[in-house]
Amino acid sequence: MPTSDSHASMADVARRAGVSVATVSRALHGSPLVSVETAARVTAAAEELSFAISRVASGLASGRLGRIGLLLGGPLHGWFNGTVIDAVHDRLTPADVELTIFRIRDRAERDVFFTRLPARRNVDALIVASFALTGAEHTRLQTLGVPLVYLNQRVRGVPSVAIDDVAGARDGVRGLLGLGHRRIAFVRSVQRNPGFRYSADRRVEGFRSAMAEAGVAERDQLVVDAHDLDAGDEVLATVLTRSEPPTAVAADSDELAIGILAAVVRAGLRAPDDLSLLGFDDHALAGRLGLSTVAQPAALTAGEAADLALTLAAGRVPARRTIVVPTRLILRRTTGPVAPRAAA
Amino acid sequence: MPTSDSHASMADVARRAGVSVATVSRALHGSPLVSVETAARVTAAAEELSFAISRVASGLASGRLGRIGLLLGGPLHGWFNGTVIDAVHDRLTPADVELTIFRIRDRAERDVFFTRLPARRNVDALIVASFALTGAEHTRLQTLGVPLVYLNQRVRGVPSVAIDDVAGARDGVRGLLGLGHRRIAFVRSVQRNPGFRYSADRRVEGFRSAMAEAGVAERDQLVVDAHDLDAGDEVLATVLTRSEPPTAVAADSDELAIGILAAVVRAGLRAPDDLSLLGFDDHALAGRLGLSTVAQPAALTAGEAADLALTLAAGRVPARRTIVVPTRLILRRTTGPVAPRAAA
DNA sequence: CGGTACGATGCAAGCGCTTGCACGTTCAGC
DNA sequence: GCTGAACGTGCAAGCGCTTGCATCGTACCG
Repeated sequence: MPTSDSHASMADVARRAGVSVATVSRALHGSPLVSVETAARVTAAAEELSFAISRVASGLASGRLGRIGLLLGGPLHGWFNGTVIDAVHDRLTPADVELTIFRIRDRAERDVFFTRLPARRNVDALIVASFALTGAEHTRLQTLGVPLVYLNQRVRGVPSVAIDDVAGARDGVRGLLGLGHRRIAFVRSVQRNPGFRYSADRRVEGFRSAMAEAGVAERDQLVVDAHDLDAGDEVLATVLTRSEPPTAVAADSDELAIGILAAVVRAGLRAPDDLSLLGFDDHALAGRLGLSTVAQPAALTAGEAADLALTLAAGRVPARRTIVVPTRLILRRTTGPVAPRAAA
Repeated sequence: MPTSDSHASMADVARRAGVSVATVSRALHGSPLVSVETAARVTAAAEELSFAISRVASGLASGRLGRIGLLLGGPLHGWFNGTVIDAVHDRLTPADVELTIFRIRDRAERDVFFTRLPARRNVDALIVASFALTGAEHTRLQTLGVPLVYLNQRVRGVPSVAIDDVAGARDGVRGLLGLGHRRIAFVRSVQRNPGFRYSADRRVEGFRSAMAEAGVAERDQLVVDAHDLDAGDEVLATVLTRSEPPTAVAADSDELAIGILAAVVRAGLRAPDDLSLLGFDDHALAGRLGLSTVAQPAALTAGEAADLALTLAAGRVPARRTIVVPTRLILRRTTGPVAPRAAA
């Protein structure tokens, strides 16, 4: 009988099964040292008492916490972060490892995080999702004393899983070039809190590279900054009021592209007839809206990162410490050949 | 000096500050029993060693884990769940409480969760976010032995924070009625995994109530099921091929409404000229797309739930155990008066 | 100037597990 | 039948904190 009010402890299970606490522990962990019959008896007793191992006690005794941390910047309700949490959680669950979220909202929280290191002694591994760490921060993280896995950020010597932002953007822009577009604008989202978006600049780089490849002079490579995901109208105006307006716009994220798409519709224009539009990510809504995009398999990337973290947390050596996940250009209904600028 | 390889422990800090471990503990927790000078010395020593209290040891000794669980159904990358995670995390951080995510994907995971109770002895409180629990599941959760807070689900006797789905939908439909619409269709999303969406049926109820109020017979209250968030085209076809097609469509979520909006545009129609469209939620993209909607302040709701959980976890008695958060009808550009069915 | 009270600190007993080691049993091999 | 594996189980020492209680000064009171 468990002590009336509180939870059943391992001692309660042991008593009920008529064995020692040590045996209960071993049985519940599936140790081969325990005979099948005993194990069965223990399992039954545990079930009857609704016993669940206390992770806290287990962690203290074993040194393994059974918990992996996920460090994220920016809002968690965006498509990318949400997908990452989802995918990481899914990989962790079968391994019976829990997921603790660490989120940094702004400069201040960021400083606090790296000073106080709340994850210290508290997770078996930490996944750091796409934000641009400074060298000092990176160094500081090392003192955590747990394995680190970087997600969509590559740092020499640190295990990481990432897409190739440069190549992805390059492929996307090449796609537009292949449709005959030459005047292409690239819209980059500039965050209020710098350093939280690692990918933007690299995507610009891909754009430039594709454009240069096609012989477009650097001064004709139009890059527009969007200071807000809602800046669709603004961006559209900036772009269309040029003397020679672009025939295609590529945005560094779908969320941004969707805003621009809405602005296009609102302006009484049509994509792709009046303007081709390309996003980046393959946001859940992109397909629904027919938005062409450079798809990044975020769930896959995050899943790989989780696997890597699990491997490292267990003290095993991963097969590969650096994984690059491919992107894929998906042309839907917002992109088309440049020519037929007749419709209205 | 901390033991070379491993982390500094409280003993290391104690040694460095020239006090006992007990004093370090008290000092670091801001106990008034410690003199200011000693406290300062301890804090300094801790800082020099980058010491962080081991939650695991602290939890075992004190019985307070410093961790709150969040149980979610369905995909985490959707707007609602993302917003909830965000908001809960933000309330927990100042209280120095961590957030652990429990997510249930399908029937199987659901059964495992309620059988094995992984949250047992592992969190100080559990927030259960909008999914329809069966009575048995609810009962089972009680055996967790920790305070429960329900988010967007109301169960007698359990602390909860929720919007009034019925009233929200009713207000929304009233808005459409006020614009002159009489033939209104309500689109309900039916999940593949039943029981994960608590709100859908109650929103239908609100729709019926408003329609009845306006004198529309029950058989003329058109409710359409969408089996997928991508079912926009399908839904639109179903609706428009009726002998007397509705002039307005209300969906039980913005994500669904956005899909329908896309289908409308794709069909060469226009909202609101050809069809008024109303969503529910006020998804981040709704504003960007000009979608009219019944806004639910999910961040606020989740924040309140987190506060409630913190209060209960600390053993304090909350001022209110049941909180209802108001919704608000926001009419943007996809809704309009019924009359001018002339445009093309 | 002794007694008392109080503020500051240390002692030590856990919290509920894990795990190295010791201790039977049982059984095969010789 | 005796020895030694091999197997299954229990003992007990922690893991690194928290916290009730004892202790020690010091200040204050009469």
